[in-house]
Amino acid sequence: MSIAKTYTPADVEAKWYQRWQEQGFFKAKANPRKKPYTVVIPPPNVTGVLHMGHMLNNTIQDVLVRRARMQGKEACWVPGTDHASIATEAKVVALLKEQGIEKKDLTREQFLEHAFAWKEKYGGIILEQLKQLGASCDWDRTRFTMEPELTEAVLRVFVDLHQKGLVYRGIRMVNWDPLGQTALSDEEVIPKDVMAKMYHLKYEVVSSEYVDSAQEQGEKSQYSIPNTQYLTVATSRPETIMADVAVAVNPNDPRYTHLHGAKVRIPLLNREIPVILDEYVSIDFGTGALKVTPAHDLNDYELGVKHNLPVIDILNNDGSLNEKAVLYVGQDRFAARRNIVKDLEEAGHLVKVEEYASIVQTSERTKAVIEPRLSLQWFLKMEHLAKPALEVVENDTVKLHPAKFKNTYRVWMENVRDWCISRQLWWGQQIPAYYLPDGTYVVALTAEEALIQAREQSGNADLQLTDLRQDEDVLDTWFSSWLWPISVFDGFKDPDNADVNYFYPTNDLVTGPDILFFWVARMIMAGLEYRKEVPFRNVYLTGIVRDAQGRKMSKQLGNSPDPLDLIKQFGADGVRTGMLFSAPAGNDLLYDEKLVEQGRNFSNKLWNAFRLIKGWEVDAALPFPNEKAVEWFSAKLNATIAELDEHFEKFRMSDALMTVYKLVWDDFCSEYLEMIKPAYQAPIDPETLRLTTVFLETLLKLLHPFMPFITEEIWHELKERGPKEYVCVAAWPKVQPVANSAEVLARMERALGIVGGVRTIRNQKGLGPNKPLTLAAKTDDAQLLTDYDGIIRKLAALTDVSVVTEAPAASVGFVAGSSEFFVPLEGQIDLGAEKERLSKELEYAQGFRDSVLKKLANEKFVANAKPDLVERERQKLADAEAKITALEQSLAAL
RNA sequence: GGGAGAUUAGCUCAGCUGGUUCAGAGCAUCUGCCUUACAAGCAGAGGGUCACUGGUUCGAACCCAGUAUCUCCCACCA
Repeated sequence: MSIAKTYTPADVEAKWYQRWQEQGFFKAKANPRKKPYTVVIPPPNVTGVLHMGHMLNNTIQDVLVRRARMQGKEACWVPGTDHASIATEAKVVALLKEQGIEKKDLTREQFLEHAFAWKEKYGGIILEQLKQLGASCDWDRTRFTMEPELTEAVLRVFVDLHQKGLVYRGIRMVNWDPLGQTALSDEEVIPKDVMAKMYHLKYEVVSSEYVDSAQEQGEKSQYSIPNTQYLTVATSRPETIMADVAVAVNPNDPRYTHLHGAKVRIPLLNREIPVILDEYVSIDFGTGALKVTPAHDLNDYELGVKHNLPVIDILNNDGSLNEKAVLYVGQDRFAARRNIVKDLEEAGHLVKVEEYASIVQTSERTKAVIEPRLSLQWFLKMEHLAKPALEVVENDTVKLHPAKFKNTYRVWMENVRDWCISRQLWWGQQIPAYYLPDGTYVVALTAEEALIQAREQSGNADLQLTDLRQDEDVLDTWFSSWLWPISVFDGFKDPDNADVNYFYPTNDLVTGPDILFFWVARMIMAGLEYRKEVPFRNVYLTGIVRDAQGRKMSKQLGNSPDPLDLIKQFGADGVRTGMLFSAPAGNDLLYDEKLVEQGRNFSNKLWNAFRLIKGWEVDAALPFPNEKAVEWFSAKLNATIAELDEHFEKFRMSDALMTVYKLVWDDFCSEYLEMIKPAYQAPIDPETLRLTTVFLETLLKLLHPFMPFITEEIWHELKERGPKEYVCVAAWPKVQPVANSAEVLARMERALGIVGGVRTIRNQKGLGPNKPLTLAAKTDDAQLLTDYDGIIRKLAALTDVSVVTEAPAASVGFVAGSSEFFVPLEGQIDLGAEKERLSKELEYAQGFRDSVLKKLANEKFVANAKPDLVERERQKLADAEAKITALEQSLAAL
């Protein structure tokens, strides 16, 4: 038979994925005899494509799910997509524009038709891509946040929250995205550091009550005496002066006491506005005078309310100036700014321009600069929902991994503000509020129900459906995704159905910290509000995938590899393990192709271990010579399984992978297989083959969650399997205690230490790996040499191992444990070098002994330290002294 | 401006309640090897004042205080 020397993933991956699906391994059904294990996918944007972040995130989920499945749980991973209202609508608008169609020329229905067509065409590509990664989702459960059932869930919740008095409508200063032309929630706004310009503008003072009080106290003032004819204000937004309704100064500012009660004239416009006094104004920032523009700044709005000022809104939805501005009407805000600066300068109103570091708020989705804007929006009160949601994280009912995110979570929850849930878009769930002709409104699940309510509310029994007008706005996307863990099991339509009762609460959620508030926190709120139970127990927060230089991956930089290309090149298993090698929870992953290369190499290593075993011929007559090797590997394997389980419990995925990686590569391949490997083309005894096959099968099981494809391939190539016998559903190995495990491991470690010593000498002396050598040991543990004789001779390529009392002449030595070993080497001995080596060794041992002595001589140590610790120190001292004696003798013998 | 976390080998990170294994792992580097499972490999080696300064303790990478640097989160100074 011949097996390919290198593993070629492309040949087998699609095959196994299909088989698993045919077998229905990924399907989950409520099964009272099994424990449920549930994960809901963070639904990717329906029109999105797979990027590296998805790869990391979904690999982690798949590892968790596959392991749970093998542990005999009813593993249920629910896939699906998100309608992503702003992002998708923006994409559709852009696409239509390319076709020469403007959104404003379409009706809502026509637009939605286009949007759904787009969704049908491109939607769900990402889910197909996930299959190539090996994601073991229950595809029959695939959901979409805007499908009819989930939309109904959203509407039900809206109606319910409205009935509870938690949803309200109000005029508030909201974050307006002039590009998306919609309001955004506070969480969708990203502050960006910029260098901005501060314009100092002169406003002419026009007051009859002018009193020059500043002049009198001028000498005492730390501030320069202002121009009495003008008041200078500092602003970063000169184009909004047309919306000014006042100029505010601090009442305690001595520079401006003469202006108390005065009026000033807006430049260019010449409209008069009052000077108001408010301690909100900082004396030492800017000029100490603040222009008040209630329509376009939150603080100004609050000042306006406090001082009873009018509101002048000079902006259109798209960020251009409207006729209320009088000047620059129709120009975009930034164009208007450029123009007005020029005009102000010409008119002599521009005193100076300063550069200063500032922050602009931008839209997370469209990147547009946010315009604070007063508008009528729907809000959800958060206080009632946030309180219990904070509590369950504080008391670890929901555990965040890593736990440091608890702090972030707490701060946000304690300061949470009401959630603006309306969006001025079409792609999404239209708000089920219906306006009556009299301007009042009702909220109901359907138009028909709304009509009944409306008739009652208005006392007008003749109202018709056509008299009602439904709110134009849709709900924030997150208003559907916060219900996801419940809605995917139809928990709103049918709150007592078998699925939701069985699979909810889910177990683990894997997502990025960037949506901790958007999504995670709100799911916890919804879960507690609607099921009285948290939606999940553990939240694993991944990092961001960056490039090797730590930059975020982006299309512009071109530093983001195509995940599907990577899978083609390195295999899904290689990519999965590559991503996981260096991805502790919460840490950013610096992606480097070397990582997936390492993953690919690991696949190949495993493949070749299989090739070796598969290639052996059996001779039934041979005795079993590998008791020590088998005993040791059993112990090692079981110790490692325990370690692995612990890593999983703590969600240390990288550590878990590294643990199996080393078990396979170092312990199994480098040590165990080398110990039992028959000579070239020699047959193997049946018992060793049987046991080794079992070992390999166990390793395949441990590896399967990480590397599903290659493990399944080898599983089936290794021997004939029953029709349902897949590693995918094999039982996860349990720790089986091995007698004297610690001692077995320790003794083999010492034996391997001897092997290492001989190999080091081979390397140092340039002897090559196979030159026959002998070994002489000065040791008080001759039994070790007897027990491990075969292993030591084989791995170190020795023809003979003997016990001696004196160092043989002309030999090179090394120390392992407290014993000394010698390799006789005719004519290759450098006496000087040997002396130097021994002296160094001796010096180190003496230093070590002295430090232990010092410790033991310290009365306080002996008195305060734990007794067994002191005992150990005494043992260390004895060992060190024995070693020193041996070294001194050897040195004297030279 | 407020808060949280971090700083350990060239890189990415472990290091649990201070005390065997306390200075580790993987990758990278260097030196030998095409030794018939694997050169996508084998064998071996060299890398660190545990950010800095003090303190507590018999004993500190670990506890405390301060300093520096970095990251993240929150925040309305025009």
